[in-house]
Amino acid sequence: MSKELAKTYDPKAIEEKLYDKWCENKYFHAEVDRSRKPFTTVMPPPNITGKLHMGHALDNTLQDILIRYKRMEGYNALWIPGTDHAAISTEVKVTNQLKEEGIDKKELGREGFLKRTWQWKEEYAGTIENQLKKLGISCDWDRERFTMDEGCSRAVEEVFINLYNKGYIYKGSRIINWCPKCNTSLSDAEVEHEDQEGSFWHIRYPIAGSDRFLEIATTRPETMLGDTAIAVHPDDERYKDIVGKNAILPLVGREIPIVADHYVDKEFGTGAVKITPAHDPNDFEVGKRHDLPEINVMNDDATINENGGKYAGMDRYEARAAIVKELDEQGYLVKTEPHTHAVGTHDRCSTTVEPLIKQQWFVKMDELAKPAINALKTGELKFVPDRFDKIYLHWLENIRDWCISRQIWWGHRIPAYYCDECGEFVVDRHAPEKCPHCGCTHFTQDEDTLDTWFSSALWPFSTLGWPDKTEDLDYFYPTDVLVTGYDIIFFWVIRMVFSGYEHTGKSPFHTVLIHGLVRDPLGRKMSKSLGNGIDPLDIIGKYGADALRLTLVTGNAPGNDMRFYNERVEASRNFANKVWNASRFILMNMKENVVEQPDDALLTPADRWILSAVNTLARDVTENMDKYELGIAVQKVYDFIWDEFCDWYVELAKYRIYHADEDPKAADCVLWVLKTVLGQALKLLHPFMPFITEEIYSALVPEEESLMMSEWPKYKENWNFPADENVMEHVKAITKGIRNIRSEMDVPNSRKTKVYIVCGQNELVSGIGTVRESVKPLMMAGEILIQGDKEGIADTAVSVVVPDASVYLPLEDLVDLEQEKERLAKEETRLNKEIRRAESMLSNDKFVSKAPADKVQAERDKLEKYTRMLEQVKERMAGLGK
RNA sequence: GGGAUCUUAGCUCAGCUGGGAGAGCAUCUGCCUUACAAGCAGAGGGUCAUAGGUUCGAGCCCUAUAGGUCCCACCA
Repeated sequence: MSKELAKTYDPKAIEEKLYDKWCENKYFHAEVDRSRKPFTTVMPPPNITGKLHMGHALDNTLQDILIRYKRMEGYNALWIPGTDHAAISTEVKVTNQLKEEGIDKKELGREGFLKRTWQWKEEYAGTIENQLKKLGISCDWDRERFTMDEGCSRAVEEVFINLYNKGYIYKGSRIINWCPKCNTSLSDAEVEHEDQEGSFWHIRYPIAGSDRFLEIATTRPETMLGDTAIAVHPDDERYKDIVGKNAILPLVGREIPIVADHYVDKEFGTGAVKITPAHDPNDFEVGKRHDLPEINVMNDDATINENGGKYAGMDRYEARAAIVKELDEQGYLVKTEPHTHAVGTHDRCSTTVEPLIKQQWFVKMDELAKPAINALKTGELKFVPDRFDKIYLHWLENIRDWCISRQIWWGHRIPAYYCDECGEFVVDRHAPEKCPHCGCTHFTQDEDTLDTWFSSALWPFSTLGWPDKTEDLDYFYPTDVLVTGYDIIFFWVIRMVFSGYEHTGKSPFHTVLIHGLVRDPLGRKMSKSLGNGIDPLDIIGKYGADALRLTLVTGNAPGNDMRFYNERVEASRNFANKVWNASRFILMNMKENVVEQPDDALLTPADRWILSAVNTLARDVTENMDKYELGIAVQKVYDFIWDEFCDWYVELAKYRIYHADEDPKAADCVLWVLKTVLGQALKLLHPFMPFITEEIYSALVPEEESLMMSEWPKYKENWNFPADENVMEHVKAITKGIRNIRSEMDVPNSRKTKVYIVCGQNELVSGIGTVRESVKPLMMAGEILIQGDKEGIADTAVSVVVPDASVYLPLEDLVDLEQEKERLAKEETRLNKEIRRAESMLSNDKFVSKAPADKVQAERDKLEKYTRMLEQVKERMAGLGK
């Protein structure tokens, strides 16, 4: 920042330059340093599927605020960045890209496809890194990681082998969610349920050996091809006599048993349910209980397979229509009702998933979940805000085994090796020399890869060197805070916590700071399909990174969604400009840059007031930061800088600056205060707006290396000046009163008046007297006379009543006496109301006896204050009445 | 079906452990006052969704109701 400054703040001119400087000086880099306490956080790794969106900007802004704050507080602050390979999502993207080039993924083969995907990764990881840098975030780029890099992959193998050896990972044939489009299994968390309009088909099945029928209702008639039973409730009187008999499956002709099971709801549908163990998770369970055969009638692409007889080869929906038609023709269809029901869809491609029985790898969850549940109860882990406790606990307490194998190529390949001879497998880092079962020496690795969250679950420790016992791990782990959106608590947070306990014995962090979604101006989720996404880079280009950051953190409580619109960014940009200009004013006047601390005797009440105010601010803001109330913290800094510092103190400072020739010492003194208070304020603002604050600070305090590496302000007892705060509160009240009246009476600013301040309190008189000249322009006063009585004040003067003083403005010709009386009458009414209020509270014995002493005293003080003011008003009215 | 959350100024939202309702934007009135018109000064505008309860005292705590949003869930 040079002395010749532009009138408006231009972020482009400084952001890149400063970021480069920070990087060159390794300010973001952290090394083990046993003499200091670490503060560690890991970045939720963005998916390499594309560019960053506003949610990433929010997530990373919050982390950067915390990490910059802690760094300034003296912690050895480490923030590890990285990206996630995002298995299925990326595979889908690359597959589509290939398709556009007319290439089929299968032609390319596994190896070719992976090569291509690594190219994709390089490109997008680079884009993401650049975007993050534009935001100004201070993560340690030397430690940037990727979930599929060597270290993370080693951690994944280690974990898989450990869990397998402990019996937590098993391979089994179970019913899983299958995406027929992506051709892979999915975990429960990846299935989204959405209500769809469907039909409820009532079908009658003949009962074998009789002429009776049993009516069932289904939303998926095509699965009847795989029916192996009908279930009714054991207590259902309607069906008691037929339990144990067989029904004949229409169209197919197979005889299937009628069983009794508590799963059935008597009240729903017909009270009889067709059981298809191979295509429904509930039916699967019922099938297990009754030892029913499982008949899979579907191929991986959701067409009917050879078990479907003449329907084989049809798509599932084609088959549904054909079956319904035929049932109807043959008289089995009783009726069709419209019915809305929840359909599971794949969260990445929105295709309706099929429950299918398949051989997959699973993690047994019940034991692993226990320490994660306990973590909240012991306080080792906490959510901010704590309402997310329930969501976390509910999920963990109802957790089912985690299907971790995926039938895709992009990801960590499962470290299981099958003997080419006997088919038995071995779980290890490498294929064994010899098969322990048959002695064969040829093996084939499992074709499947792992769920993408399997590797991100290890992120807090795999990025610090685990499974090796590294110094980094020992020093920086467990990390401190994890910042993330509520939408990935299930996917990620929970899995990190139980993985942390299982593999390191500790919770990977003590606090999870949850934020909400960034929505569009209409409150809709930003999405590609709606085209309502706002690119963070566009906003940064237009308004600057600081403005974007301030917008994302202002007026938002943890865990709540926010709407993003340009007017808010403009307001932030305006604030940046305000800070810029106030600083410009101060720097312009600090001719030599060297400003010595003045003798205390030179400090005026205004100086001590603003020092006191910034001191209190530092204490309050620190408190808010420690409670993760970042929005409140920045609001306080904003208000201080704009309302207190700029609108009052800088204005008050002008007199001494402009009269430096007459009193250079006073000018130096006020410049020191300006510089000092601005410096403190810049520090407090820095975590939120790093660029502009660093730029100004480097000009303001050139002897210091960097604001971001400077010390966070601490509350100082010797900067506590309550008496001066009192004086300045009066000055402000008087000034506002005068402005108010002048505005009401349309007095032009150019017309200066005399201002009489009548006050009996010596401290106030001398305090106000000291700042008299500084205050004159603010009061638009030609002269300020401070006196003990009304001597020499015209009866027609307009008056302003403040608690310990009366102020008179002789406005002569402008005064309308009737109007003035009216104004005073209004004031009298107001004061009477206040007095009655205080009196009624104080006459309430219960209030006086039960309320805290300081609250009672506060009411007494108010009563006294308003009584005095009322006396002044009455006296004034009496004077006017003459 | 279960749970969470929201309902505060025209709009978007803050309001931390209960102690006289706030901000930004918008509106209205004056001002280009030598840091800033992306600014300065002033003003208007709220039965804090509704009904009860606890309390000396409720926007804040409890209960119910209405409406909105979201999450979870195996009623075919």
